[in-house]
Amino acid sequence: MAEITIVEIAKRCGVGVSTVSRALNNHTDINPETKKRIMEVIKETGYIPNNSARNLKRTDAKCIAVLVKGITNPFFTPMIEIAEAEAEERKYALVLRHVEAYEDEVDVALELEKEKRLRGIIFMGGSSKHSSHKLKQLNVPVVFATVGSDISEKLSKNSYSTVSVDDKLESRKMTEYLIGLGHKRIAILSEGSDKPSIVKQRLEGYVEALEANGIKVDEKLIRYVDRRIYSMENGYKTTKALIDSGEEFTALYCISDVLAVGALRAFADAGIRVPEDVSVAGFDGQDISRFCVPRLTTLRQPLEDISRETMKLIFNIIDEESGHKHIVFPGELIVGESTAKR
Amino acid sequence: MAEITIVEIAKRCGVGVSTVSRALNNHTDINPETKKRIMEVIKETGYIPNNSARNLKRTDAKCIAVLVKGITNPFFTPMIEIAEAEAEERKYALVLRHVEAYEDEVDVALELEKEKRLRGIIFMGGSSKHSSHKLKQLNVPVVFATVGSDISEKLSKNSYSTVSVDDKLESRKMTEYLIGLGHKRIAILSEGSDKPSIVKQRLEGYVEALEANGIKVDEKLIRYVDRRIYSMENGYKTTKALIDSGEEFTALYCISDVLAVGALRAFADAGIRVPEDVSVAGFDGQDISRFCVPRLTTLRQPLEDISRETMKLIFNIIDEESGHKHIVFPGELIVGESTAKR
DNA sequence: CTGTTAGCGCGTTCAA
DNA sequence: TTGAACGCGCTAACAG
Repeated sequence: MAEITIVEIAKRCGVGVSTVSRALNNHTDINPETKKRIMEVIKETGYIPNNSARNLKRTDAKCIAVLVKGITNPFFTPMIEIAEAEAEERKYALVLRHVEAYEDEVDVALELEKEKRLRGIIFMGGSSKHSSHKLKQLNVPVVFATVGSDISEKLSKNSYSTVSVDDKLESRKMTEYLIGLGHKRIAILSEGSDKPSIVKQRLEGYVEALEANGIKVDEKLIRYVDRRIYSMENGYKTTKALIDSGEEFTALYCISDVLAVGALRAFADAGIRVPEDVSVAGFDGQDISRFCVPRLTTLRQPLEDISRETMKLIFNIIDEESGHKHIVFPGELIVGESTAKR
Repeated sequence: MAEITIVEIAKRCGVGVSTVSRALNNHTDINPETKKRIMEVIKETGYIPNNSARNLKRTDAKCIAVLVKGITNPFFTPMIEIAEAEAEERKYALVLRHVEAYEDEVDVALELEKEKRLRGIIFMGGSSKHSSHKLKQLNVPVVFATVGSDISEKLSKNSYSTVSVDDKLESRKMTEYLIGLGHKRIAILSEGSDKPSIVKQRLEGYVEALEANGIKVDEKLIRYVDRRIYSMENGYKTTKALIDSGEEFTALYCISDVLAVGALRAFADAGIRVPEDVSVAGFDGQDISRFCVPRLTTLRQPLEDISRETMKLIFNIIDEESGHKHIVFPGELIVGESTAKR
């Protein structure tokens, strides 16, 4: 089937291609009747403009890109929804792209910027360190959402924004809460990778809290899940291994709620009661933390606020009403039913 | 900053643009040394080819699109992962696009087909009915994954494929399992929308099972969640309303696991024991069903098989080794801890 | 093996 | 208000 193009439409209407183009792009300088006739033919023929060709030419195009590391991660769902709503309100198109675990999100952004006419780029999740070299090549404002403020050592903080919680601090808060309950042998489920990441910071917060409270860090209580930190299966397996190891502990702090849910199940299977025998804490404050049995004690990230602020910020920067900023939201310790005094 | 193009690279290397193009696209008819030199310059300059321009020209481009209704839904995660792996193995690029709830997935596909050079389109989720008119405009093979076989009344079944479970049948299976346990007052959590959908079919299966077993369908036991069927909150609220209504029932069947998790929490809050006081069943067989407490009785969809078969099928159709097919996988009733004899 | 050149489909001049 | 012509950046065909 021969692809139908703008030329074909122009022919059928007996007008020039530019007139069709004008009709398509809601230009004002066109006779309403001509436009109406053209639109009718377009509908009849089912003609759809080729976006690649448009992107090639177009200069304006209000479009911002959201790059999500692991878009299938439910963690970002509420953030994405808000971002979409805010973009729509501003009449901006939103390109949502997921980034594979093995891909470099900045590379993807670079490519996207060439392909579309972007006005701004938002990164959700992903690495907390990036090469200043690459980052500099991005010609439009960049905001990191949920990723802390030390993205690049070399790059001036004036050249990018961040909106997030202070992961290390919040993690320390959670650990100190557990310590406050009287726990001394606190195990942690973290991630094995040694790439700099949010997760790394949470682990650091844990270590800091212990040390600040005169509790010796026991390597045997630090357990690393295999790759994915948003897998219940991983939480289950790693917790089971911890239990089977015979290591003594009275609390388990998981650096994600999803891991914690797996942990709860592992304890249930082992006949270990939560919180009577062991306390379990999560991190993130995802939906599941409010609906699992028992409810999880967790550290809620204000994702809605983060997302809303991110959008506001990027629009402000685009409109040059503001420079780059680094906004830190406080997390909220939510005490559920999964932790108790020792 | 002046965008750097292929012409610029050609100049700097002292070669023609087509040579650069050849280097870029891994053509064989190019001197390895020339290629090496070009690639070096490309790296130095940070040049990135413009995808829009490429799409405009390229004729081959092995690319298939996956359109997911509600990509943030964890339900599709395992399917997407498999699809990506299979595509990579075949050296196909995979374009993943999420479709908003209010968008028509076929419209999005139409647009995408114009923009990229697609070889095939896969729909995951979404409506189970589509206008034959629009569907016909898609020039490449279309496969619906997880959506049953009656996509369009007018369209020949030879013009599209489906890979799914028989939602009505499996739903009936689950309902009959509950009936077999001795339950007669079986409530159901379904979706309110009256658009034809998978969910609708599950509700029909429930009704069929009751009627086939001489149990009168009680409208008061059919509860509709507000919009999203993958929201624990919705499951919780709707179950709570059901409990508060004082309606008597001994089992609750939720048409998604996520709803069921919310239901479990609602019962826990009401001091109603599962499964001693009431049985709870889900549908889908998502991860959470294996990790919640108690484990859910659910109807597992073989998502991995569905996804793998979908990919195999679409490649076969593209290679003209096969025509369109309608593959139905059996679901698997997984008996958890959430259901018991009445 | 390489360079030149003709479009891909569209938006945007510019002149009418 | 409209149409003709140009070129966005690239790939592919062709000629060398």
